[in-house]
Amino acid sequence: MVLILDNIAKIVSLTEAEKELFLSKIETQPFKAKTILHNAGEICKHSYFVNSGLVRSFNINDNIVEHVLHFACEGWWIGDMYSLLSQKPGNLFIEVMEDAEIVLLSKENQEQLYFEIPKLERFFRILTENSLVAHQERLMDNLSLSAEERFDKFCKRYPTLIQRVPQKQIASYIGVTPEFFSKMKSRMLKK
Amino acid sequence: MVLILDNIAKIVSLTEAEKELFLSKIETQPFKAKTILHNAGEICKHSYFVNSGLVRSFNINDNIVEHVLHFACEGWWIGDMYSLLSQKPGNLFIEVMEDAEIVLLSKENQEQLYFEIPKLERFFRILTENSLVAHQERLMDNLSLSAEERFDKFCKRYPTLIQRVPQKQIASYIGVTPEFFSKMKSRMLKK
DNA sequence: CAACTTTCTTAATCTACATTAAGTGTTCGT
DNA sequence: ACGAACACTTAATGTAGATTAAGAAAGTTG
Repeated sequence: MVLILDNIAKIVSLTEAEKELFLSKIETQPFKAKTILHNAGEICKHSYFVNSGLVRSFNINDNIVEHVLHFACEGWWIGDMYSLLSQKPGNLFIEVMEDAEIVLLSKENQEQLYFEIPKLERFFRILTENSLVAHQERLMDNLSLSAEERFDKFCKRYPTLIQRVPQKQIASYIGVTPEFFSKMKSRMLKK
Repeated sequence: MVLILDNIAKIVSLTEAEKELFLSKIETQPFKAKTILHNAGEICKHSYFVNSGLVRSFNINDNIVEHVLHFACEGWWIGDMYSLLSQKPGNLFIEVMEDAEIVLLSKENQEQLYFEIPKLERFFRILTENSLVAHQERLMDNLSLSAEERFDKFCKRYPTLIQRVPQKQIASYIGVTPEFFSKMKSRMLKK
């Protein structure tokens, strides 16, 4: 059972030969918690797919404050899209939060695969479309909802993450300080 | 000269026959300012490409407050991605702000074109990737920058829009009230 | 061009959330 | 098992930006 093939199969169906070809282009590696897969300021060479464990992407602004862009657990893709596409230094760090097994797909191999298996271009198109829709919604939520409402949505959308992710990182994801988040949480419990 | 072909040519190159085929699948129409191209609650059937004029997408939350997701002027695509992809009712309105000429590409035709001209699937993949990167950056900006900084970025990125878009809509785009925006602007001028 | 609507401004007041600081668990490496 | 990071809490104070309200400009329409 290869999780990433299941992930693809949800959107496009590959022949056995295509699966073989695809598998020959990827590399699977274990990583310890706290490993940095990609550093801000560097050029991103891979897309990452999480087989097991937990990974996040975040940036750090001038004030040494982290902002979480994304969490990824089993069955999710993660990367620094900007850097990967432009091949310029990005702003994101990608860090392993729990010991993980991760599939690496290099940019070159990904582009080769687009030619060799056009269905994979479709797969990544659809993946990107879904990600775009999710980002648009999150953006609108940040413009129009209160911190409490954003937290509610987070809980509904990622129920399994709440147990696994340190609270301060959830705070960062929804866009408040850990102190305010703590206060808000106890306020919400009282209801 | 067909603007939308230039737009495509920046990313993939089509043969004359492919251009013909593509043109046969689209429809170009004039619209008056204030026309609503797509209403929240309805299912979006088209992608829109702006030949001339100005268009915006926005939602309206419970409090009757509008939030601008996107502006599109000459050479830009716009739509309700969520509704278009899921074929479910969306939250976005799409409104013509200045008399416009707009290219309509129906969802069915778009999907047919993916089969008939795989290069167009590449084109839309790349378009979507770029849009995703832009949304990720805007999201991080909303999490980490002040209103003033977000306005600075808006000015640098969309210098031509500043003259054309009512100030209250820019306020909405960067995520502040028109009143605060007005105050902030006069404060910035004093420097 | 007058009546109306919409946009922009100014100013007072209010509040959601940030900042600072201090204290209390918890985890973890050695 | 120990100290050192690290994560979470609580509370006092500060502030960016919201809200409310009113008037001035500007644009639109008959």
